[in-house]
Amino acid sequence: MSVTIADVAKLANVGAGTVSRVLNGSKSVSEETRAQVLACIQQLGYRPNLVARGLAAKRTGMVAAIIPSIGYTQHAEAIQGLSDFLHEHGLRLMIGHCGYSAENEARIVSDFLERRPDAFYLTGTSHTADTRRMLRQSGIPVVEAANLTDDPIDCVVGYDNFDAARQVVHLLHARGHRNIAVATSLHDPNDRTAARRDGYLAACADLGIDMTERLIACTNSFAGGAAAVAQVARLSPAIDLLVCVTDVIAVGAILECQRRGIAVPGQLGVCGFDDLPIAAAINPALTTIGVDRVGMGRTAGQVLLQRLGGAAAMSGSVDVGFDIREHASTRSEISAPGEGATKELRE
Amino acid sequence: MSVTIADVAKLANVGAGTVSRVLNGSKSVSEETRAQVLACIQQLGYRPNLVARGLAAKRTGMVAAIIPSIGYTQHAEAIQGLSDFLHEHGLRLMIGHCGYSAENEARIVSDFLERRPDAFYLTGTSHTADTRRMLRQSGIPVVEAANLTDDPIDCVVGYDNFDAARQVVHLLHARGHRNIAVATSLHDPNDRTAARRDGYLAACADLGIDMTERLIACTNSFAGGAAAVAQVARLSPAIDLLVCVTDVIAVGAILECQRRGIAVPGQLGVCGFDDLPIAAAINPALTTIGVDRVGMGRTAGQVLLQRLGGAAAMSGSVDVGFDIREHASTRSEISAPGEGATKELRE
DNA sequence: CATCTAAATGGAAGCGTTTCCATGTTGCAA
DNA sequence: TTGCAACATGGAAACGCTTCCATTTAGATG
Repeated sequence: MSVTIADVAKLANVGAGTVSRVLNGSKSVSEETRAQVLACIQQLGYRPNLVARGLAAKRTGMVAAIIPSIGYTQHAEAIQGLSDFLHEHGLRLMIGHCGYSAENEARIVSDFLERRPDAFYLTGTSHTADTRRMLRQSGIPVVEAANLTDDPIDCVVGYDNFDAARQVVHLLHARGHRNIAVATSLHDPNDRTAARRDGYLAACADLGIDMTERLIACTNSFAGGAAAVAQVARLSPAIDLLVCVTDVIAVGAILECQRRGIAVPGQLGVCGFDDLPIAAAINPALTTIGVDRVGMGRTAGQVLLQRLGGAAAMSGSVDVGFDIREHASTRSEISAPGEGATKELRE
Repeated sequence: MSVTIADVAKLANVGAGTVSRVLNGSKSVSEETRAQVLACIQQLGYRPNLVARGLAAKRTGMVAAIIPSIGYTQHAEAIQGLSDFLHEHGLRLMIGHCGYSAENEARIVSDFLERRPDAFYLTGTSHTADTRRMLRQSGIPVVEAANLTDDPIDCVVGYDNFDAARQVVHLLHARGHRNIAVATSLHDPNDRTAARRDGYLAACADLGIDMTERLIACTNSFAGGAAAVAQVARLSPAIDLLVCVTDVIAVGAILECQRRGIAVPGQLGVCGFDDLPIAAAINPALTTIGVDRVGMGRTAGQVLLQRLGGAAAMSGSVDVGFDIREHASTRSEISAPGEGATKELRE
């Protein structure tokens, strides 16, 4: 059917092994032979069959990745970084999405392992015991991303969701916000949003703020943010800061405030988490916590590549950090002007 | 190393072929033997090696997909639908992103073909000659999605961007909008946005509207939409409708109108394309054109599966249609209330 | 000049499946 | 009872590559 190594070998009058050596850049091939073989490859239009190579070499050059949802910007961006990096190093990506279910994740892991990937990328740090067992047993490098943990399956590349959330509440408290409510994701909860929620609550506890009735559960959607505002509006004494576990919720909240005529941040400050593009575009610009997600994906790729190179001893944990970005949606003593997209547009 | 078919065969006292037959659900295996083999598989924890199967069977069970950008909701949603459907049928996805470059796409196609996927998913209908040649030559099913064409590589599943754009302008003209400007994507142009732009312009030509100076190029971003409004504001006579090739541009435009105190739709109507989640959440809700992207992805999967099943004669073109969704961001005689996310939130 | 070493290469043995072919077996009709 | 399907099964030959081992050759060394 298609052209094989044997065809090339025959045409070039060399052994199949030699062609393989040329293909893989082995050192012990004479310059003359190499040129000859390369010419024949060109002439026949030979393309290696990576499936066969995978069988023979026990390396497929594939990395398996599982994210909660392909459509959600956040994880997709990390995958974009990961994919870019891997491509540059001749590795390809096999992607699955588990819809925020650890059981689905376990199923996909099991599936993917049958395809013998060289490495694995997982989102978050909470997985079923089965998942952990299968991956550990497979012996391939694994990186968990977007959070941190003391007990990774293998490596972890992420940032401290809990700490970021805690810090931002302390900061906004210093800015004068006193009556705080927390909007947390009801639907599709996960270790990241849970850590954020806990961080918010921990800070409030630090500050001696009573959070009774102030932990508001909503779906992770614009509508969820709007619903959270509806609940907040009923509380007394009046809430002056709504901290949200995601930007999506926060943006939904701001838009609802526009509809209800609630001044932001005058009456209610709003703050999010993720720094999605919309955060900088909305009025007022949203105070949020940003992470270089694309960079995180690349770093995850780097970690895997090092592990594949035999660096078993490398540090299994990389903290990529986060960045609190204060904008007009919360009070500020030093009156920070809008930045990014909104900057030049203001008059 | 790991458990192979031979191990199972030995334990079960059968031939390797028989184990394979059990694995693949072949008819000619006695119930007794099947149970026996299954028990041994269980006992040994045997997991098939799909790489070896791929070599032997000349079917890898992988589908290759290329999208412009993984992070962009639109394409990611189609991939989600495709991925779901394929998973249900035992197929897995291999994803690459080409950054809106046909040359990159060609490179990725070439790469991916070495991995012998069973089928290919491409975004859009404009590709390099090389891409077309390689795919045709490979002989595997190919589906192009998100647009339509008379000359597909193999199959196409999409909707008529041109026609949708044309229709919406006619509709909004009927609603009373007369001075129309078009905001089109400057950065990352592609066959879909180009078709939309051409559809808008065609409708304007139909209606005898002079578009001189009214075709505004901007980046496909919120900031781009804002910049478009800045340009529109300078035009005279005053523009009363800005039609945008994407929702992202349209939302950026609406937010800029908020900042400038331009009433939407009173002074300027805005309409988008894609029906992203933010379209229903923003104030006023955005008139836009929606497509069931997840469904489109699923349909693409279905088409590929049929082709794999040998249905070479099936219709190579599926139009999944589109849906003009009128909301408050454009004038309406019949005063349509906001729908979707904003509905219950209004007071 | 004889020996040794390193580089270059051909060839064969896998890698773990599927699939084809040949060889039993069994049951049933004649 | 005989013969013949139809079914069940074992075994071997691919699938296209990598890699190891043995061999050859040439250059270097004593």
